[in-house]
Amino acid sequence: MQDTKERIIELADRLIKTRGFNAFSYKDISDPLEIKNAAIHYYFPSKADLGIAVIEQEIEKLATNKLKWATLPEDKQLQLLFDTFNQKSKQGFVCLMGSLSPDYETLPAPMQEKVQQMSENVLEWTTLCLEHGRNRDLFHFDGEAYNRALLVISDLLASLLLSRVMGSEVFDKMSRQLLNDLL
Amino acid sequence: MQDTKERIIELADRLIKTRGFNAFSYKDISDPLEIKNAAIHYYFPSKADLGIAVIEQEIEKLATNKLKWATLPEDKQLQLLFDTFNQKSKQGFVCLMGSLSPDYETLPAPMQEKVQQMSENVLEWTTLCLEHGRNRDLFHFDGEAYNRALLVISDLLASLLLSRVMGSEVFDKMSRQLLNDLL
DNA sequence: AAAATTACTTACTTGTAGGTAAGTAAGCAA
DNA sequence: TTGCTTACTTACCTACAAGTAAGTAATTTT
Repeated sequence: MQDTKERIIELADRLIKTRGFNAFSYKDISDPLEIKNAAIHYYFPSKADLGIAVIEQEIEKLATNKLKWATLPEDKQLQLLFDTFNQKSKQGFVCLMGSLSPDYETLPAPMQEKVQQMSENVLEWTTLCLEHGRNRDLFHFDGEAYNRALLVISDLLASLLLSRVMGSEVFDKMSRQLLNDLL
Repeated sequence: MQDTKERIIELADRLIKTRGFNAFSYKDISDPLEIKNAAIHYYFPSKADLGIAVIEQEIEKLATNKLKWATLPEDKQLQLLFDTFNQKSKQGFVCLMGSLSPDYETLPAPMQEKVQQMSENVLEWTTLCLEHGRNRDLFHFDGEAYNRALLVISDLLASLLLSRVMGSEVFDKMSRQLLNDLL
């Protein structure tokens, strides 16, 4: 029956990525799962606790992929990162950073820390991927790998935001151009 | 006394750019302006009406800049666009698109339309600027100007989001690298 | 068999959100 | 000077948000 807890996190994750942290309520979770709102408070005393659980899950997924992809050539690794964003795009989701960073000032401090941690992890991974890939001549770009990582992650994040507003073809155009630039 | 209306729009604009549309309330406006919440409803019957007024103001500012900058060389124009984002960065604001697009699904339909209109305007302007600038050999990039515009606007938008979370040096690093790539 | 723990529900509370109906003081218009 | 408009305020309402205290049925531990 630990199942309920995971379902709550999973739904909260979707709600954050579709509607935003401040725009969903416990009712949006308790109704579809056919539980009472107090059941959510049983597992997550405050909404911040639920938010933190969602971010931690994302950080874990990232760590898992990092390990799973570690032996692949860097261009393949980057392609797999793009694939995860493509999936989000098709589901109409934005990424967690894209959803939580605009609301950053309204988030409780412990959530802010987790968001920071998440952003550092993503940036670190992407920087190393680009740097090693360039060393092996798989990527071609000017400037420091960290700065390039900032731009790449920004483009991926914003492609999901713009796709929402301007249509899904935006994601395809952007990711194609981005890969063209790097390869 | 039409002053009050403009002050309401101005404050709403700030609140959207610092806390997000769903995270501010009429009290956040009525308290500092020392008016009652009903005074806001007098000018803007619903919160959506206020949101629309804010977006329309932004669209007008864009049109004004477009005219004001029309005679300058395209690299100067782009630099001025970057400057407006730099100002936002220093004030701790994100741009309107960066704030409203994550909440897009939760916005009332008339606001969604205005957000679309705004995004189209920005993209059109940036596309033409890049295209003409490349024709005059002021910019150097591969691919269609529209696709490049998507990437540039994405980077600017996301630079403000990431700066919030990771610190203001992120904006400088990104904008410097971005300009380096184009010039 | 008794005691404790788990996984919830029932039934609230408090706060605040957006929104409205009715009133009013000041200015302008006929 | 009477009436209309403007720019609000007063005083509400309803809905719903997050959160909590107390209870309970089922399982697990001792």
